[in-house]
Amino acid sequence: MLQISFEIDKAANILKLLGDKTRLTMMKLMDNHACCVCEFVEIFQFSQPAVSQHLRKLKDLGLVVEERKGQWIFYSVNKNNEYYSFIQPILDQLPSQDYKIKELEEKGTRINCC
Amino acid sequence: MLQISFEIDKAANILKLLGDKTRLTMMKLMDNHACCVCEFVEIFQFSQPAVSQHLRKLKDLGLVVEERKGQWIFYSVNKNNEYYSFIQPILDQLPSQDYKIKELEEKGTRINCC
DNA sequence: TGAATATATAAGCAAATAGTTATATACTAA
DNA sequence: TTAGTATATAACTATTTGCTTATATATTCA
Repeated sequence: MLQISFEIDKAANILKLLGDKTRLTMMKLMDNHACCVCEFVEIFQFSQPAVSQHLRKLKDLGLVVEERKGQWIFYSVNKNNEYYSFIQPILDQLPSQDYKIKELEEKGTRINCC
Repeated sequence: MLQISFEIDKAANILKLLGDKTRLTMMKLMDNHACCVCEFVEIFQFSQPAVSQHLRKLKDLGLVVEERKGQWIFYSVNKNNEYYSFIQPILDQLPSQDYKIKELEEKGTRINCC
C-alpha cells in the first residue's frame, strides 16, 4: 500500500518535471545526444543559470546523468534509471528535436570535444 | 516546423496536468471507471470545488469526457482523444488505484445510478 | 600564477498553481 | 413550487515555479 502510494507520487513528480516545454525538449534531445549547458543556453536563449536549474531538477530525480569532459559537463538521459521504462514511451512519441542540434552545427556552436 | 512546435507544446501541457498526484490518480481511476465528482470528493477529502477545478482542466484539454446521469455527472477518460495513445502507456504503468473504489463500496458511498 | 571559459548556487521577483469559502446553476422528488 | 442534492464558477490566498542578476567554483591555457 505504501509502495503503491510511493509509486504514484514518484510518477507524478516525474511527469511534473516533463510537463515543462523547456525540460521536455531537453529530455528529447538528451535521449539521443549528450548535451552541455552552453548548448542549451544557445538553443533556448535563456540565461545559463536557468538552464542549470532545469538540469539540476532532472538530475535530482535521477532522470539524467552528467559527465565532465574538460571544461564542459555533458548531460544525457539516464537509461539505467528504474523509471526509464516509464519515460521512454513518452519521449518516443515526441517529434524529433534534432533540427535544433543541426542549427547549432550550422552556427558552429555545437560542442564536440570527444 | 510549427506543427512540431505545437506538438511539443501540447505534450508538455498534457504532462503538466498529469504531473499532479490528485489528477494522475483521477485519470488512472477514470481509465477503468466512470466516476462522479462526489466520489472524488470522498476519495481525496478535498472540497467539491477543488475536484471540479481539476476535472475542468482535464476536460479543457480533451482528456476526459462528461456524461450527465440524473443529478450526477460522470467523468471518464476520453479514449477517442487524438492524444490518448500518448497518455495510455503512462496510465498503464501506474499501479491500480481500484482499491480506492473498493473503499467507497465498503463505506457505501459508491454511486451506481445506472 | 592569472585570465578566460563553463557551470553551479544564492537571492529575489512575477506569474502560475492548487487549495479554500461563498455563491450560482441544474436536477430530483415531495 | 419548494427543499435537498450535485456540480460549476468566482474571488481570494499561500505556495510553487521559472526566470532574472550577482556571485562562487572549477577547468583550461598562456
